[in-house]
Amino acid sequence: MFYGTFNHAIDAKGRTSLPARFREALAAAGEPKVFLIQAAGMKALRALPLSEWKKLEERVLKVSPFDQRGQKNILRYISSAQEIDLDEHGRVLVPAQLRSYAGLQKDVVWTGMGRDMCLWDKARFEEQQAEEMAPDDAIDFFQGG
Amino acid sequence: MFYGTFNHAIDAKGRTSLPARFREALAAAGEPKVFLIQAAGMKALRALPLSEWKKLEERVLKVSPFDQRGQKNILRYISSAQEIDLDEHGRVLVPAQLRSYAGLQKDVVWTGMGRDMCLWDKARFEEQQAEEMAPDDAIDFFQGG
DNA sequence: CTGTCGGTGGGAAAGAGTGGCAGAAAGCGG
DNA sequence: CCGCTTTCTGCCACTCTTTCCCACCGACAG
Repeated sequence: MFYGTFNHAIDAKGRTSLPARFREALAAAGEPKVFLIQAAGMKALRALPLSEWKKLEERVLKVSPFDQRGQKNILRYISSAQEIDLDEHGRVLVPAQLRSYAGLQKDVVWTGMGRDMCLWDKARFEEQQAEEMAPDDAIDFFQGG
Repeated sequence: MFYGTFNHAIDAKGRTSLPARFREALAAAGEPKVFLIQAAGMKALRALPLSEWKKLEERVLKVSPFDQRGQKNILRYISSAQEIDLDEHGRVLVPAQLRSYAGLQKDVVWTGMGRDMCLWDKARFEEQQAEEMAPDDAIDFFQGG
């Protein structure tokens, strides 16, 4: 599972190191690559390991060409997707389009999200962190299910 | 599967490069050609690989000549269709009619849509992207069966 | 203090994208 | 019926981006 938060930099070419912890987790699963997509509902990116991407693929291939809502989702999330191989130092190259979507400047933040990871611009991440959470939501999270 | 977004240009003759990634995907399936049709519900073009075109063909051949709605659909989507061979650099020649339908000027955008691809005028694509999505729609997409 | 590991940066080579040119085919006029 | 003009298609060459490779820096541990 992916967890933890890591501050990294992103260079002029759009490269940023995947945290070593995450790399280990990927390597353990024998999947030295990630799939970057726009994150739903927040201006950030999600990095999916191969296994999670496959699940998404299956779902996509079932969507009818005449399903308007499905097509809209595909347009947003699949059209933005990119398969990224890690370079020899474990860096991911974030394509320009995704960089601008997430507003990635120089300082970025990686967060482990359980089955996958998120990549934020540092400023945006801090805004997100500053937001208060309703206590009840947390109760549901920890006791529920 | 086709995914990702690519910014390209279209020249005065209506030629535009099919993104290399898409070409690979086509070549892998042994289908070095695409079928261009008008996209349903959006001012853009869809580029179908042979296998998807075949499915559409089957559906078309089943439509009764007396099925008004079916005939209308055929008129719109089938009569606008064109089979396009790629040139040696992997470019498609977009016929003038389809170019004007999708309003293709100079800058165009290719998007992978899972089983097929879309070709947009850049300005139109950006309008589309700017639209907010209802969070619920995305939930269905990611969790839905 | 030294060695190793994780993160960062820049430079060079390969490949993709674009525009232009030239040859072929088709259409028009003489 | 022949020749000229015009359009279209295939080919070539240039440029810019992307990708790969190598070197440095800093931190933590031994």
